[in-house]
Amino acid sequence: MTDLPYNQSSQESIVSYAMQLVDKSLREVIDVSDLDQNSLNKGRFGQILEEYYFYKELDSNSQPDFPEAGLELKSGAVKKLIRKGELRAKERLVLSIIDYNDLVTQNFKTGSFYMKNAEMLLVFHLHEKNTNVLDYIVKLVGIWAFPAEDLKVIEHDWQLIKSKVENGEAHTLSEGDTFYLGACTKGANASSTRSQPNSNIPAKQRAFSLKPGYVNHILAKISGITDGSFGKLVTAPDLDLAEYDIEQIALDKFKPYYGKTPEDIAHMLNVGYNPEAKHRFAMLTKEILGVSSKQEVEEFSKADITIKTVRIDDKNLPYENISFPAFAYEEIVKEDSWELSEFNELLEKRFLFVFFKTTKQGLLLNKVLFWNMPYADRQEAKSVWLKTKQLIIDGNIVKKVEASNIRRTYFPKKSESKVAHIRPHATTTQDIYPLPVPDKLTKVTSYTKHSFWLNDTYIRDSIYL
DNA sequence: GCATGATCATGC
DNA sequence: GCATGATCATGC
Repeated sequence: MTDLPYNQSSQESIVSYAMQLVDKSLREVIDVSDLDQNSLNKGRFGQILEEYYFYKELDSNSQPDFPEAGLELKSGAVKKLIRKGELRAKERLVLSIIDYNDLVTQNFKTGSFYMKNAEMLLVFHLHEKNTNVLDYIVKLVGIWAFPAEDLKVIEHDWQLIKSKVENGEAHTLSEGDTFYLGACTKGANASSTRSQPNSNIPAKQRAFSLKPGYVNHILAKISGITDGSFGKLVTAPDLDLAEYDIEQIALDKFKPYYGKTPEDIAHMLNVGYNPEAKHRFAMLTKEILGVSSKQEVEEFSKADITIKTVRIDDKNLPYENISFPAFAYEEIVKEDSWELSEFNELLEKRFLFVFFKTTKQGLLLNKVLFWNMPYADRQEAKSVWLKTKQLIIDGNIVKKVEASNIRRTYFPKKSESKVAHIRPHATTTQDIYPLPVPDKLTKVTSYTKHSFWLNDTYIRDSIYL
C-alpha cells in the first residue's frame, strides 16, 4: 500500500484528498466499470467512497477507518431548503452498530463507540430523488471532533443507553430517550434483531446515531458559519456537574419563577417586558433559560427540542391553538412518505412546554414539562397531513367565497381530528405561496399561506394534564 | 361561545 | 421582507 493518493497517517493529507470530492460525483472521480450496477442502493454511497476512492477494504472492526490518523470516515446526506436555500441534514447520521453484549462491559472513554468515532472525516452529498448514487454531488467535506461540552451530553446519553441494556431493556430503547446521541433502529426490517444481556427478549438491531439537529450544527461549523443566533443553556459553573442532564438543568432554571407573573419574572431577570409584543412569553422563556430573547438555545437546537409557551385559562384550555411554520404547497405535494414529511419531523421532536395559567392572582408561571407526541397521535396527525396533501394535489381548496370575501376552504378542520387542523398563517390574504395545481373554484394559482396547528383541546387533554 | 378565517407586533 | 409567535374578527 505504498501508492495510495494520500498519506494515511496524516489527517491533513486525508482531508485535502477528500476535499477534491467537493462539487463532484463518485462517477467523476472513480473507475465505476467493475461495479455491479444492480447493487447501487443509496446505502452504498459510503461503501463505494471507502473502497473505490480511498482504496480501503470494508471491515467492521472497532478501529477507525484510518487508524494511524485516528479518523473514521462517515458519509451523510444533506437537502437544500427551498424556502431559504440553506443546507440541512436530510436525516440522522448513523454511526456504529450497538453490540448490546459488548456495550455493558465497556466504559465510555475506552469503549468502542468513542474509540471509533472520536474524530470523523465527514463527506456530505446532496440528496436527489431517483438519482443513481454514483451521481450524487458532494457538497461538504470536513473533520469533526466533539467539543468538550458536547461530549458531556453524549457521554450522558451513552450511559443512559448502556444502563437500559444492563437492565435487560434493550428492546425498549428509543431515540427519544437521549439528546445528541441516539440509538436508532438499523436493519432491513422490524425482524432485524439481536440478543441482549439480562433478558431473553430479542431487541431490535440499533446503531448509535447523531440527531438531525446535531448534524445541522456540524454542517454549520464545517461550512465556517458561526453566527450569534445561539446562546448556551449550560454555562461554566454547570460544566462540572456530575449528572449532566440538560433536561434537568433546564427544569431547574424555572424553579425561582413558579407562581410569578410575567412582569415579576422580567423584573427578577432584569430584562425588559413589552406587553405589546406578541411573542413576549416566548422571549421571557428564553431569558429564564439563560439565553438572550433574540437567541435560540444551542443545546435544544442540537437535541431537536422545540420550546412552546402556552397561556391557559382557569379551566386549563389554551387561549390559542399552537401554530407551526407555514408550509409551501409545492413542497408538501412532493413529500412521498409521512415519515420524511416536514410535519412529522416537527412532531417527532421533543417539546418543552411552558404553561402560564390564569388564576385569581393573575397570569402565573404554572407548569413546565418535556413531552413527546405518542405514536398513535402522530398517526392521527398523519391523516390530517394526507388529506391536506390530497386537496392541494387535486386543486380542491376553496369551497365558497362569502359576501364578506371570507373564503371557506376544504382543509381539515379542528372537528375532524383530536390532534391537529389547518388554518391560515399569513400576514394578510395577499401573503401567499404558489399552488402546484390551480384552485378549481377560483382558478387562482397561489393561495394565502397556511400551516398545521395543534388543537387547543389536545393541549389541554393530552399535554397539560 | 366556538370554529374558522384574517391579521398583527416584533426582530432580524 | 419575512418568519415566528400570537391575537383578533366574523358568522353560525
